[in-house]
Amino acid sequence: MRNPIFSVYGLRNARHLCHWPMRNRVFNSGSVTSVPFRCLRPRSSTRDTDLYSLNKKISHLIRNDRICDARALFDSTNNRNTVTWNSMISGYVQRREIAKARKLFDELPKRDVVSWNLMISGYVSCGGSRYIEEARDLFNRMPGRDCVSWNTMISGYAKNGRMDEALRLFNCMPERNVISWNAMITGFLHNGDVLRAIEFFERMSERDAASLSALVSGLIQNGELDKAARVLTEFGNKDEARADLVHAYNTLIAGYGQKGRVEEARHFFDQIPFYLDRGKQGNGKFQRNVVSWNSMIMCYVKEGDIASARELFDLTTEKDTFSWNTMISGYVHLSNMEEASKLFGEMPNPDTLSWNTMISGFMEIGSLTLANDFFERMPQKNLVSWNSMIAGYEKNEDYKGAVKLFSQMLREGEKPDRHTLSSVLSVCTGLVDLHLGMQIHQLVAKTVTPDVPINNALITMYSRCGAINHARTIFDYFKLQKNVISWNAMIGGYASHGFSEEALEVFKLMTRLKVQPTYITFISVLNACAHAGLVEEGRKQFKSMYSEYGMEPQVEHYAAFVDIVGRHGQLEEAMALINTMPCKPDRAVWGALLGACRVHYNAELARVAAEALMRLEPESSAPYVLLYNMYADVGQWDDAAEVRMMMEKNNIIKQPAYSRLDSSHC
DNA sequence: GTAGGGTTAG
Repeated sequence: MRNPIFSVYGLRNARHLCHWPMRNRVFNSGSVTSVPFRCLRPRSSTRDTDLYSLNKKISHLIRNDRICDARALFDSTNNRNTVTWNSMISGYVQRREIAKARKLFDELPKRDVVSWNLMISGYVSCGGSRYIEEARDLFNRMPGRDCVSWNTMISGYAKNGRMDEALRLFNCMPERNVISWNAMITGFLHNGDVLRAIEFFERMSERDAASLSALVSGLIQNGELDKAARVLTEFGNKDEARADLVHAYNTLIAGYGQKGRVEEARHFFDQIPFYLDRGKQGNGKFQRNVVSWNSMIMCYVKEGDIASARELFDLTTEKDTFSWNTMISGYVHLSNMEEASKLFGEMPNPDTLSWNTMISGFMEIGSLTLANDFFERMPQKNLVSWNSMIAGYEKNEDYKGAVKLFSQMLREGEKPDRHTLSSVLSVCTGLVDLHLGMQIHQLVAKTVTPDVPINNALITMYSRCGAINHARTIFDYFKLQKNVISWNAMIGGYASHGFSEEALEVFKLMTRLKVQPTYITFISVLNACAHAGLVEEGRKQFKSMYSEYGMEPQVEHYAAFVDIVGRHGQLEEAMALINTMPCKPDRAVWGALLGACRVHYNAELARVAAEALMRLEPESSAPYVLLYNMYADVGQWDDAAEVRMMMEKNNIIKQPAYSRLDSSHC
């Protein structure tokens, strides 16, 4: 079994086979009037042959995402049967165009059980309680229910967290099959009821590979890795679930991988027999497949253990596109673009994902040119390709390039999604372009339902562009869709625009609502205190960082605190703080002291601060200029002249527009 | 043409 596709098809075929006896049963009971099998095989009459090929064409078009063409074909003829209608309904259901599906269903002259089931599954897959009621309504009204109808309803209730209703249906359905049981197990696990899932699994008289797979993966989703491992070890050895057991193993390997428990993943990987005699009954499919290898390689890649990943990759003959992509992304995450490029070059058929991975890797190391080159050479771009490019330009601060790409994207008819839009909002923030930002906001409102990251990008954009009231409107509007970043953005926005009172007011609200602040919150809070000259408030907040939240103040907080006490004229205290702080003072710290010295005419400490700055940034003219002006202000012309001479001696050229040295970056 | 379970990027 070299190709994983085969195993998938094998499974699908097996499923279809399961339907035959079931369908026959329903059919024989006379509850269904149409003839569901009529078009499965061409008959002698041309009319039937035409119908058969029409239905085949329609489902082919739907499979290839060409629903409009399918509909045109559907509309072009009157020679349709129920299968034709059902295929069309199924196409709409798959694309979640439930209204269109329903319209066809209502117009359908002769509905069979599949038509009803399709509509029910359509409503179920839309999710939400409104749709589940609609599904239930159809279920109640339909003339003859089969096992599929019951199972669809059960899984619908399970997905919506209504296990009570699912259980009621399960208990009163006339005939249950293995899928009914599996749906219940999945449902319990989906709703965190591990015990009942296991109980149902144990009560089943007949289990298949999916039963065990569902239990194992559900347990893993509930964080019960070890229980999953035990279940697999215990039931995996029973014959009934022997075939395709490898799926459950693969799930477990991936589960351990996600938790960083690579050793255990490897343990189970090693337990899957490498090779088994295919002639032996029952064991034929129980061996590692390409997914097993890929899952294990993935574990190593996630851990950053690229050597072990590579070892397996080189060892296995079962490689597919997935394996190559996983290896490449491993190198990309370690910024080893040389090795990534080498593998990419050796890869037989790179797909869009491979190209995208390479692009994001080049972006990560700042190679805009190479990223661009790959982007232009790739045969098939998708939304992720565009998003990676735009996000890359934004992260590398080439905002103009990002905007150019974005408009090119729109011109080529690609529809932006939340990823695109939040990148572009960051671009607007970078450009401080309120006009563009508002246009993107319009687009956001039209195309996506707002979520936390999008709202945060909007708040940041508006506040950075000076429209702080817009930012506040959004902040207030989305009461529940907020996280600590939203709070930080709002507080920081106020603080950086000098609205200290508002910044502190929002901070107080935040603490009242028990939102845990981060160290970024305190940078803004302390800066707000500095701007407003609130010495005691600043002192209190600085102290509370450690005493109330257990946070060790970092260099940025010291800088802000030096600013606070320094502005107030307590220069000695500021100096003492610098001398005792646990981290190395940076330019912001010394800059705050120097600024304070200038305001309060303390030439002595100003010199200390300026010299420290000169050591930190030998090319910068700012400390020289500040010191010079300071000496000039107090009339120490000799010292001023000395500074000027030092500047000339050290080849310092005065740069214009270098006004601020404090730490108010938020 | 309909119901349940497995590994990848922005």
